[in-house]
Amino acid sequence: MVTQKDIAKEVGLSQATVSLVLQGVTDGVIPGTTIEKVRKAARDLGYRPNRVAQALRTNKTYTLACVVPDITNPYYPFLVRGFQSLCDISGFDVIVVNTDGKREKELNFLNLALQGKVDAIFGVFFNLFPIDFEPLIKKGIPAVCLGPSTANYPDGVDHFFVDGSFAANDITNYLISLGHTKISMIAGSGGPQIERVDGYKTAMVEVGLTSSTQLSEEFSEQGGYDATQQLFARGEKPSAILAANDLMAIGCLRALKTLSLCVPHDVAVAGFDDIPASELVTPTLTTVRMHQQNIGAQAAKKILNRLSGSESSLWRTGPFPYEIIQRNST
Amino acid sequence: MVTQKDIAKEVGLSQATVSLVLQGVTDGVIPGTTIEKVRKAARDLGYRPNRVAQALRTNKTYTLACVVPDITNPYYPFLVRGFQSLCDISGFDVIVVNTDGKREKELNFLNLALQGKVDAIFGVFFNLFPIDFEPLIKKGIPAVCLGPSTANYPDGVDHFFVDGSFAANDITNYLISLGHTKISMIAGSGGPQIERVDGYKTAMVEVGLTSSTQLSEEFSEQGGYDATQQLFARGEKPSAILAANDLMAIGCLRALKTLSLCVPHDVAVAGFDDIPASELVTPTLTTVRMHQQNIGAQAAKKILNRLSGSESSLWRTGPFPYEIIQRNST
DNA sequence: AGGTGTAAGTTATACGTATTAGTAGAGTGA
DNA sequence: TCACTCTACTAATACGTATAACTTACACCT
Repeated sequence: MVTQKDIAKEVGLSQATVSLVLQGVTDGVIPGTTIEKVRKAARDLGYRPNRVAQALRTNKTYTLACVVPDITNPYYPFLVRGFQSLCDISGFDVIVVNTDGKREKELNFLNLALQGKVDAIFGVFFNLFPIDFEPLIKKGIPAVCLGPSTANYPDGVDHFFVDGSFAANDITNYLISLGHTKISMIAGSGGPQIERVDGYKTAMVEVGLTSSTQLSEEFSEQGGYDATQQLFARGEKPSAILAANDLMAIGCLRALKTLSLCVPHDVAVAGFDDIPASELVTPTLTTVRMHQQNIGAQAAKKILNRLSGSESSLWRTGPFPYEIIQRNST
Repeated sequence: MVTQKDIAKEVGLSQATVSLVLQGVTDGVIPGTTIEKVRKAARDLGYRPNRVAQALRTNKTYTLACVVPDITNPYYPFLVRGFQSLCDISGFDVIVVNTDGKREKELNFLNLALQGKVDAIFGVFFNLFPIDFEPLIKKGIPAVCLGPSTANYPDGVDHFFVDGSFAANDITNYLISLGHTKISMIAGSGGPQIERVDGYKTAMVEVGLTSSTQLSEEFSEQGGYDATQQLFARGEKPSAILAANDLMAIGCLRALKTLSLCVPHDVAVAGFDDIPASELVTPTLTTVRMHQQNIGAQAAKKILNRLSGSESSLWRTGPFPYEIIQRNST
């Protein structure tokens, strides 16, 4: 490994001088000839700065953590990519980790920051309590959490939110405006879905309709399939089904096919997130677009600003905009 | 920040002793009472080892890089997750980066290892030459590259491959066995697709059929749509279309719909990769399953073995198995 | 008494860099 | 000639940890 010391020996200067030159801290104090000499030697010897040593010295790793439940869930790659896009530009690398929604893992990955492995954290957490963030806050480590608007994060961590309740309210009203009166909702348990269920329920109540919800273990395609089957097995005959996310909605479509029900003629279906697959299924899926990539980018921006000290505003950011995307399933 | 020095002061021992205790290097030399005293102090003070300092000292970062073209391409999340699954268990974190297939970025990310930021690299590279890996090899940094079987990686870097040529050959023969004689292929330019095109061509030649290929800029859904449109605009009337990957196949389905052609009745369609969406589109897509998650896991295993020195075998690993998944598009 | 052995540590150093404080020598002005 | 400034550096230290080499005090044996 070639170090600054090697360069120093090569050109007959001290390591300190080499360091100054390579950082460009030359303040007009170091003559051009010396600068060139050092740069040339660095190039010739194939010098690469040791990032770990730099990190130890400066206490900046130029690495961020991005914590998601599961990168194979199609919602998250876009969130991650959006986050990375700005990080890339600023020279930050991103450690991506999967929690599977497990509290134990979520806690574990907060440690990445506490152990100085990353400078800040962006994540989607399902099972953390405000107190879990105290060590981070005490050390002044920026953290941006994307979660339901009702989540209760302490001051000192940024809380990003989309108002899932409003969104659910809106899309329920949209279904109602299409003439549906028997609307059921299917959802997984836990996660950000609670808020969506709430929005659905209040929308129904507001217009005097009765709500009906079917929960399933997972918020996956299979979960959507199961919940739909259970719904009909229970004797419900909805004319519209609202799924807590697109994966579940797609599972719902599959279940309806096995039940010989035609979408949207017999039953209308709508979801949340606007994952790419929602445009590819038949019929194409009506859904709520959340602009994940944009949210990821905003999170990166917030973190980078906090790191550079140029951010001092409030700790809640949002609600982020959403749009109802009308397609053929309704 | 609480350091070993703080603990040492607290319990009246030297930093060295604290270090020994916390690592468990007690060799029966350090009495149980001391061990407990140190551990207790560490807990009480909220000590967290500084990973950066450890990394500098031991020259091990416990971080790996995973380099993919684009995490939002549905092929890659599974590869990444498979890779991470084993890394997690061994306590390695994974930096995920996107190259967009650009040589410049691919080179850039090799630097992560040269700068000591990661211990090893796993990646899919489109535009690197053997010589680009020389610095890595010289430093003895493990690298696993997933690429076409024809790629030419130097000894010293692991070359993982699926035989895309065989796979393309097989699925072409499958289409032929269904009675198709006019089979066209659509593909993006660059990347691992060349091999698939080759396999298709040789399969056609072997049975005396003429091949016809339509290239497009991107290997995306839009690329598949465009290529299909161009194919028909050119006057070709294939009875089957083989797409270089599932995204393109799905774009192809969309294009055929606008051309009022029915799949599989008028035109059969097949793809590669078995991304989740291929089971969700209508008709469901016949494709070649590549077991990305398994490949990712194998890559992690190889890297971890190389890092622990328990791997000395050959540098080529594969071909990995694939399967033709018959669905409704053929 | 002298030597050996062992328990329980400590001292010192290194990893590669950034940064502060300092210094030798040349030049300038009065 | 002396004080002063400026140029072009260098010396020293710190970041937090790991680890090889050393030390001390005591017990035991012959």
